[in-house]
Amino acid sequence: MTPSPTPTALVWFRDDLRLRDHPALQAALKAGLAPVPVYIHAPHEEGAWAPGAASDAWRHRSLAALDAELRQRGSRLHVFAGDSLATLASVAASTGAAAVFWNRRHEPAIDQRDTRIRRELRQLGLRAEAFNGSLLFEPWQLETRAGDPFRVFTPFWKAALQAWNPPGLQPAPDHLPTMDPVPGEVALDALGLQPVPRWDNTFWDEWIPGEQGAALALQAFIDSKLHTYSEGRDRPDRALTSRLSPHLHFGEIAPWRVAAELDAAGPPDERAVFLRQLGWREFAHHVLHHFPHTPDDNFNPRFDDFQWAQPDAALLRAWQRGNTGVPIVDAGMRELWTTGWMHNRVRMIVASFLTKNLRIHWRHGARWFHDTLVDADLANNALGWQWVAGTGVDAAPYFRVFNPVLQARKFDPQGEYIARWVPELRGLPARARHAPWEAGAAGLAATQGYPHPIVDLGESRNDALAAFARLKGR
DNA sequence: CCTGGAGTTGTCCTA
DNA sequence: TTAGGACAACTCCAG
Repeated sequence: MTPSPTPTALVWFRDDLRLRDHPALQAALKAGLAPVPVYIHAPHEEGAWAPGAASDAWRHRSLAALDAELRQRGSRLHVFAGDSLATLASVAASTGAAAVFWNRRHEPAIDQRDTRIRRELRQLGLRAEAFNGSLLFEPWQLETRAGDPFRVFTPFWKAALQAWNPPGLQPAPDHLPTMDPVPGEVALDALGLQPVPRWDNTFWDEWIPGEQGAALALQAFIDSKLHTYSEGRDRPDRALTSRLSPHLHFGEIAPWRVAAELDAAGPPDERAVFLRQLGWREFAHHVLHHFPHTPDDNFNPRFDDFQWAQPDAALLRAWQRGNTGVPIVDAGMRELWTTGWMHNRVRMIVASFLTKNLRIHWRHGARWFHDTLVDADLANNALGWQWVAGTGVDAAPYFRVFNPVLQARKFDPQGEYIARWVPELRGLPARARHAPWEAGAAGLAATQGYPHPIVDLGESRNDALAAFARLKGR
């Protein structure tokens, strides 16, 4: 093997699949070390919340995009599978690396693993350092005056805006050194990230994974959606949200670049509303860091005694596959199944339906979302589900039960979103699409076997409120 | 330590 | 048809 002309540093890519604004990569370059881009497939190290199938499908394409970007610059991605620490140590040895740099991930299991890896690498005599690559604020950076973690969003975000100091923007390097193959490398295709059979084909009409796709999504948002964002974001029948969530999850774009490009565009009040959504992402990571059990357990222990419905696989299955007979719910669940994504307003509606009308534990919903969303993110998922269920930090009050018919009439007034995802209802007039059971015999005849609601909305709402009331007495 | 204002995204009933 | 209050207190957080 030819020795490299300059000492090298491993740049360990994880959920930071980009070349711009990449602190770990910049650190290597700044130290005068030749970066060796490394990716290690090690799902067994991620505990109970290893990436789901949709997430893997996205990751495959995002890694391929990153590899292409690297090749354009003379480098490439070195892919491995197996134990992360052992791989880093052996790749460092075979490339003569002096250092290993990476950007932090904040999931509890990963955080623990990485702390151990850093210690071990240092004991091997390597420089090992982690950087912030994914957040505007590290989870420990903001605290209340009393020195506690925030439990309420608004004061958290106020403190964030006060402390606002995002990093400057860094272009991607023009050129990167070429490396010889490293022993133990495998092909990206060998990782098994792509589904078999290829049920993900329907995803890619909607998405372009990778740094370029992220930049395009941001540009499209700024050009044509930002100016009506505060209203438009609630309309699943229009594509007026940013659709940046998977790009942000995989670190194909840095949040501070999103914020910076936003700064140069759009009405200030619309910008602020969107920025607040980035704020929720920050808040979710803050909460997960300080309360690491919240992906699995109620944040509010009062709910530990709550009487969820008896497990019913058929009901859960009907929800998962969009066969509940409640049109807006089924539309959302089918959109998720078909595209790996669901509009945020509809996420709230289907989550409320699962946890309140079906009274199924939020954990089952969180698990399904984790496995099926291309933007599956432990922090956001835990916060969102506990928020809807009423068990979480700064959560919705328990008596807030979404009425899926009213929600559909309000946010999908013509029933266009429903018609797109529930073809059985296309033959009905708009108003009947929201609640086909009210359409009478003629209407029902046109619904082509679409099921009757699996639960009575009014009755189940009252049952949920009663269950909550029983909790109060304890 | 005390005080007071505030808290992402709703729904239903009543007047 | 529409507007207002109830729903349930509780806890967070700043001053």
